[in-house]
Amino acid sequence: MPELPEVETTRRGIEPHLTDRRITAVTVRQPVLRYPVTPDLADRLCGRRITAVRRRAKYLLLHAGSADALIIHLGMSGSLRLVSTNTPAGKHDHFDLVLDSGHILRLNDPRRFGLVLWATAPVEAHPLLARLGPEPLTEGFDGDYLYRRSRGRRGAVKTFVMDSAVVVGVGNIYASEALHMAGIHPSRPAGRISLSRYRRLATAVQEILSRAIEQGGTTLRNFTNGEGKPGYFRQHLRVYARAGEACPECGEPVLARVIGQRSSFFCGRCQR
DNA sequence: ACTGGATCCTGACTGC
DNA sequence: TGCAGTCAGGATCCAG
Repeated sequence: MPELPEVETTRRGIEPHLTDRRITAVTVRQPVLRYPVTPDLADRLCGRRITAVRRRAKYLLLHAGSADALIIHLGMSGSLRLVSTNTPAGKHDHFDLVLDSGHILRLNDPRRFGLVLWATAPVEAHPLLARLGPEPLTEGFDGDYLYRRSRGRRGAVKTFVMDSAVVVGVGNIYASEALHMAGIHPSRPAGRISLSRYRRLATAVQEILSRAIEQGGTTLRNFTNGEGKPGYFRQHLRVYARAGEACPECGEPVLARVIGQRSSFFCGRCQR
């Protein structure tokens, strides 16, 4: 479900409801997620106030008065919602953070590819975070960087930009969209693309992600922003999930093809 | 160091 | 209606 815009949308949605609130209880209904939920979370969190809600890549980081953090990842199907304390838990509601405001931060994740883990400071050194590439919307990410990192790589450029060791947050939807905007064929070997084209790609990635965040993310099935509202970027998708429809640039039918085990959408005429 | 493939899990949808 | 098969917004691990 969530790529960077959806996770950032979630972060923005929940942050004002969490900051300065005291945690009164922690409920784990299903400890078997991608990794086992850290035991004893209640001991670490109860009675403490939430001081920051950060994001790194697609990971949400909740701080409660220290540099240690609770890491939450939504996987493919996860979502976080704020509900009132008396809301009964439904199917796949695996984790609750009960607040003194009368609200609960509730994690729902049907496929259970998400995770809830405690990370001691420095959080950046946690194994899940240590090897991540730069954030696409901050300094350190540009076409020169992509060009440098791509030399010698023979795999498809789409797989390359989705590699979180290269740049974080670019998932299957926005990879297709950014490559279309940049006019680059998704199957082209990453190491055989010029610097000027990587500059276009870097700009495209940033534009697509920024616009998607402005629209509250993309809702394909059931993504919501923490207050139960969907994202509105779906209508702006130009090629993703539009196989057979006319390319908005040239009118040729959009093609679908599996690249790196992921479905990919592109225009065979605009993208070379 | 890079690459392709298998893998975790449930639900929605398609075609018979 | 039922059932089997396919696919899904992620990311790690493994063998080669």
